[in-house]
Amino acid sequence: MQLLPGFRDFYPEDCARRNYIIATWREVARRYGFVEFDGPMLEPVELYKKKSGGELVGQLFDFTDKGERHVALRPEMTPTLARMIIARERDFKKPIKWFCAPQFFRYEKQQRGRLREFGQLNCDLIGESSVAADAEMVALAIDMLRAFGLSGEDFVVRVSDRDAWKAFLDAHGSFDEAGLAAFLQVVDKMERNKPEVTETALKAFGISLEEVRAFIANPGTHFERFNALAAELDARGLKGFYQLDPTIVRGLAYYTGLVFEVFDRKKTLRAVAGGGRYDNLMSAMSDGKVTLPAIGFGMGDVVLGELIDATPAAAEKMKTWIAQRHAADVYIVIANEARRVNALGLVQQLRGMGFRVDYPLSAAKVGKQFQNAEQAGARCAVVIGDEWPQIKLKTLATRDECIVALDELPARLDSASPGFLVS
RNA sequence: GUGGUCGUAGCUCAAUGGUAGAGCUCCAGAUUGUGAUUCUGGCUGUUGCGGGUUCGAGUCCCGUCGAUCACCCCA
Repeated sequence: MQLLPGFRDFYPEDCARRNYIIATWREVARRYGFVEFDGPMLEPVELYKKKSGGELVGQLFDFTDKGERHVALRPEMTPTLARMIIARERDFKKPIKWFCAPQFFRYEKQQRGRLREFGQLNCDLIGESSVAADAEMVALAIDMLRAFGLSGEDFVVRVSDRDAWKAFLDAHGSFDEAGLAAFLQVVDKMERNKPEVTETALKAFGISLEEVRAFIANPGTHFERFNALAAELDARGLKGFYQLDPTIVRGLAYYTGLVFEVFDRKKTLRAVAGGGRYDNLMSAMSDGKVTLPAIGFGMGDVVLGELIDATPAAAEKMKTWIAQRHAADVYIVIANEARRVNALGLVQQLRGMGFRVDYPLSAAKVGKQFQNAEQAGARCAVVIGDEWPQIKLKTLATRDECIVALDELPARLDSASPGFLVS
């Protein structure tokens, strides 16, 4: 049996990685005062059609259920979030700061950094339109990555502003929203396409490639919002983690102002995170009943995992976290099978105290048991045998061992400290 | 969705069209109350799947499934 293309099995080592990533996301999001929410994994297809106008439907993981409902596995969180906010908008103090880190799905041919099933952090700040909110979100994205042991040497946030491009376009003629979206598509692809291709595409707007290049080369006067954002980020000591990059516009139509994407400095991976302002989405999805400005970003687990692997300091940090979390505290060595009943009592007692305890389920040689203790990452071994009612306590790292009375054992173990063995 | 490359043991990979192999891992023993190293022994294959060419196919051809890279797209 093969697994479905683009889906993953999570063996314990994979699960540990995912747990580490999600736990770190949670910790940093909470540091910023964000609270966790979640929604259904399956939604009516209409939810996604309403927002995107059907363009994305081809990439939806959709099917018809037994009740003849056309449903889709969620490809992103924003529509669900918008529905939830709109339904109970008055119940929440503004600004609303929510995050979630669930699984998403899309039906696309998989390739490096992109699967059909993936985990993604979503952070959204709703009900605040100031540049302070923009700065808060960019700072959050930066601190998220720093929490993984990544530095300004490893990644950079490229920031842009769709409003600046809108002003640029307005100066060259009269265009509707669709025109702006089409124009931004051209800008988005400039970096990848040949100049002639861009030149041709720009003719539809009566704009020359030179004009666009001149705008990008001298953006200072057009990106006032960015300058205010930069001042806020510098005040936090985050200079060096971001840069203005007018060519970043993001693919989605609903972005309105600030947009940003996070890339690895070596530029060998696809975007690690991306987001921006979507001030009109709540209104559009509620037919004007709810009007709330919003800004959010997403961060995928697949690319982030690749960046961590490619960055020694980050990889080491992850390894340490996983090792600490999975190691046993105590391994009970049963040297004399006649004492197994006593060992079981001790196992239960220590587990009741909160220690992570392992022991052999069937008779095994002492040497084998110590080997198992080592592999379990146990910090100490308790040998139960002919010394009973005394036991032998051994610190595995130092190989020191001593004989102690059974009642003394709990006092020799201190679960509060990592090096809990009291000598 | 389009195109290139690749599918051999649990993993990494060999094998001119001629008997499917090695290293690592794993398991056991050397070592019946102590972890490393070492040594010895042992397990695992419809060569992704299905056809075709051939006396003979892991090898060549076609199809298919999967992986991977690029394009498309990117929530």
